[in-house]
Amino acid sequence: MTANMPALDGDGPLWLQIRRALARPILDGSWPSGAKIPAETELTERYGASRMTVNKALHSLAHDGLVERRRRRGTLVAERAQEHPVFEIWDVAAEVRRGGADYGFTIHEREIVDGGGRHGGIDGLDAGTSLLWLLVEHRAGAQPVQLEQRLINLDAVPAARKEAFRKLSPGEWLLREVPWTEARHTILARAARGTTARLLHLAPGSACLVVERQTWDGETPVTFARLWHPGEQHRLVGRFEPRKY
Amino acid sequence: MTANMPALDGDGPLWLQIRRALARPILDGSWPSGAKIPAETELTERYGASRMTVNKALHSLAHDGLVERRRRRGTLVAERAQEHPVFEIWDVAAEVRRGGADYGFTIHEREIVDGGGRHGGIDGLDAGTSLLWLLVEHRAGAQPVQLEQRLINLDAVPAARKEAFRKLSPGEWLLREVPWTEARHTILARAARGTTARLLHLAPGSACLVVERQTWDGETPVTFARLWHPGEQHRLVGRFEPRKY
DNA sequence: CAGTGGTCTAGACCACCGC
DNA sequence: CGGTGGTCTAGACCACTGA
Repeated sequence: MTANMPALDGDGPLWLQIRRALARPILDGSWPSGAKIPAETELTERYGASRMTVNKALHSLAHDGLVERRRRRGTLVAERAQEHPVFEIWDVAAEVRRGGADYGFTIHEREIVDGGGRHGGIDGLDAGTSLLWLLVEHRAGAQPVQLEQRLINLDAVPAARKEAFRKLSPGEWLLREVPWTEARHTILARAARGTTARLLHLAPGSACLVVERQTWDGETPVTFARLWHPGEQHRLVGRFEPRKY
Repeated sequence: MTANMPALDGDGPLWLQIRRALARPILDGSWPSGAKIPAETELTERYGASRMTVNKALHSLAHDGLVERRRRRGTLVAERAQEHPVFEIWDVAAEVRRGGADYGFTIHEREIVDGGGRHGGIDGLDAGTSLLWLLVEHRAGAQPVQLEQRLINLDAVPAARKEAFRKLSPGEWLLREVPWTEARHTILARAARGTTARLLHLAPGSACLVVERQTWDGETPVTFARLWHPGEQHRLVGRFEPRKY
């Protein structure tokens, strides 16, 4: 491993560069669970940083569950390091593909609307703001796994107006193209009715797990998504430790 | 504020002591949102620690959303510092009381069972292990807000066998009495049927938000709880920032 | 422009635990 | 026993931003 250590990108604080350099191969699977990460002293030499700086990067990775650290044994890539925790942005396409199924999506509705219309608005925006409304069905093979109701703030993301979303779904496209600094998830249960039930192949009244996600870039709301999942199929998982107080 | 700064408890690493000393008045509300926390240099003197150590405590608090830090402005107690994030243990009793309502609970079933019975077992335990089964209704005023199906590992928590849960609900009692090192939440939607629907005052088939929580102390499973909430009433909220990679 | 946090260094001692 | 992470220090320079 020491032969081809990932390089720094020169962007931002040194400890974050080191964090990113180590996180990338962990998250994309190049370094499998249980793989040993070089000791602090070795990283110190490799990246020309002091031990405190290397320690801050590793401590941060451990705090977020990507690695486990034990004295003497060293720093190892954690089990479930690639798992999507509840409190992060995840994308259904990646989830389906990781499960080994074919991912596909269909855009059923696409429309420029304003925040006062029947699709509602985005929290924190005037009713007059131009929004792109999308209704997207996501499938694993032939099976619908998520129905996405999405609003995009066209003032914040003007490129979305002409984007065809041919290869990438709107969710993937936004994750890749649009910067964001904060997100909020609200999780609730609701019965599927009408179009929602029909597109998910559910009987009307079936329980769905609904995740509402709004993201901001600084103070500017970027996008709002309401993601419907058949309740019995979809589960969100979070692992955590006691608060340190 | 500087006059009556919270004292250290002398337990564990210095930076965690400082973290706890500052977290306590934030979480119990003594320091309201927006209150200013003394500057690093001042805490350095107050606690006789180096600036790096104080910085580590404050950085950790900021990472967990209890404070917000800006250059020049200083460190302020965060908005929503007392909010319950998705990925922590919360207790419905505290939630109801914070909302200003009267909290009450009723234990409808109580039984010593083994892991092979109709109530199921706890993940990671043999079918023969003795468990305490409880079915608990939680109310805000007269309104049921949560139905709790709970299993407690009596090998890990022998005191539960004779505990009457008179003043504290089982959830509160466990949080207070029993140490744990790891927890897992699984969130799903499910239709309420039979007893569940009846105790929650819902029509059969209504969508419920279900949180399953299992906790461990080291490698030992401690307790499993399945918490049912009327889907339209209960929401879980999580705020977060982009992954740093 | 001055106070605040952000970061970094070089070195130190200690605790744990696999070999 | 020795390698590893855990922690701590004293000091330094920089970046941001509100008064």
